[in-house]
Amino acid sequence: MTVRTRFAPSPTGLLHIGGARTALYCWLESRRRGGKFVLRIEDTDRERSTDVAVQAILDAMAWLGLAHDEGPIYQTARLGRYQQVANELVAQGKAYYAYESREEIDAMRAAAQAAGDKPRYNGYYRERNEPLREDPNRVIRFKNPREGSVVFDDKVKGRVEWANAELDDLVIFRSDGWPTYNFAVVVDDMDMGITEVIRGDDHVNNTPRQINIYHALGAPVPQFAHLPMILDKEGKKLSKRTSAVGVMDYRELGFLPHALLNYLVRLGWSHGDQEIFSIDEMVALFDIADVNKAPSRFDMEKLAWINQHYLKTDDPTTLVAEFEWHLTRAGIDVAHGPQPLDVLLALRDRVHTLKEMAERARIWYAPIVEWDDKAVAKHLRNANALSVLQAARASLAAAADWSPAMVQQMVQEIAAQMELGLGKVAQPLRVAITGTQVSPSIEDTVYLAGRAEALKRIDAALVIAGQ
RNA sequence: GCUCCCUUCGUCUAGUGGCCCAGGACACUGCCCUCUCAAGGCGGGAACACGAGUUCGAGUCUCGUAGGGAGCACCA
Repeated sequence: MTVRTRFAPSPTGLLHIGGARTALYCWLESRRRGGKFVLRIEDTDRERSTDVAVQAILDAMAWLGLAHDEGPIYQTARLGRYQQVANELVAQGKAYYAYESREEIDAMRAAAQAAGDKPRYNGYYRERNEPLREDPNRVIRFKNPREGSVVFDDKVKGRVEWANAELDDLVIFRSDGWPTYNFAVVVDDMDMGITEVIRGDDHVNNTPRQINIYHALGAPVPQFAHLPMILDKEGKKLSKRTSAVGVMDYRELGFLPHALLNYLVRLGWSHGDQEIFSIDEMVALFDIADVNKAPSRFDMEKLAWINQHYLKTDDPTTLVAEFEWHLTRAGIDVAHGPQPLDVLLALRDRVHTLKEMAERARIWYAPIVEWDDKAVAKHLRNANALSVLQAARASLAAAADWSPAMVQQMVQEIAAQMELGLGKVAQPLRVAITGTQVSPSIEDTVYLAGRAEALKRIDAALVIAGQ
């Protein structure tokens, strides 16, 4: 039997980090085992589902590179099928109509809780066999077994056992004519031949009742794997209030999709001491059965480290497009200034994100807006600065070519001629070009400015140094 | 309240009864390198929640305690 996994988000918001990891694991598991990955949109909640959210999820999946083999399949397109299956269940006496109002059910739950039990339905209509009638409160409830227990071997949680006495007769069809989640997933997973259900562990408690529905339908029960939650830095539930939660927020923050994927695959899973995984390695090595049971915290600093790793080791030409996206976003006009590829090369092991890289690139695309006082005081207004800058200006103006190597050689020559350390030459030049005392190597810093702009800035610095 | 689940350095984790007075990574930190900042190299501090038990021997097995989480919807 071929392995089939599915990712089934409900389009009520962004694709968040937890969902992205679930999708990754589903994708990885299907890839490694030569199976299929199905994308299903669970949009039966007509109140909260939106087309915008559907598109946001699709965009995020595409950015991450998690391509589905089938779908997207929309649950709203399958209403007839759910009705058909529910009717069969009723006809077979495995489900029944119930007519309680919300108030009556609330009272029922309150009574159960007062008796020290968990709030649940008391099964009033279970054996009444009342004739079908029109009623605004009419729902269909599943006849859950009352005896025995449900046992399943979860691939990450291990063996889970649940007494049927703990379960009540859940609603499978609402009074508004739409199926409920617990019913629709089972029908879908059955129809789509899903063999591995990988999802968040907030669903563990739903699994026993879903298994009972599989049994009632005479369908094979898939394997389950329930993933622990991803918490924020404080160990609390991830929320917009405290952290970036949407996958696309991470794009804006300057992270690479591969870095996010690599971080996510290591969150709750490992392969010995290995930290860095190419996509192919993930596919070859990942096994859902090796995922940890405990929840883990999201650590932005480790993500940043991984991101920098890819920034400095990936083929730079594959990174340029994403870098230009960030430059544009930072309001930088790439048409006037150095090649983005050269800038990327100069900055890639000095920053953790592309966003930071774009911000630091500004110095070569736009004029100096503000001189750093300390930098000026320390490196421009000292005994040697004036003569160093004059020598550099003359040399740069006369240079036969314009390259980092030329700048490098010039700096060394001036240092030798004036009997100064390299720092005494490079720092005044750096401040002249950037207005600050921090930038990439002096040869890159000057080279990237371009000859005309470099001379212009040195002239301006000469004025300041002479004051 | 009830049911289920979880617990190794600050964080992510290795560890499937002796190889562990617990290994790696991020973060922190010392030194080296050095034109600044990084990157890189070499070091350092830092954890088996607690208590019983099983065993010659327990981070690893059992039970309990404490702490944390999830679910108990006509939401997914």
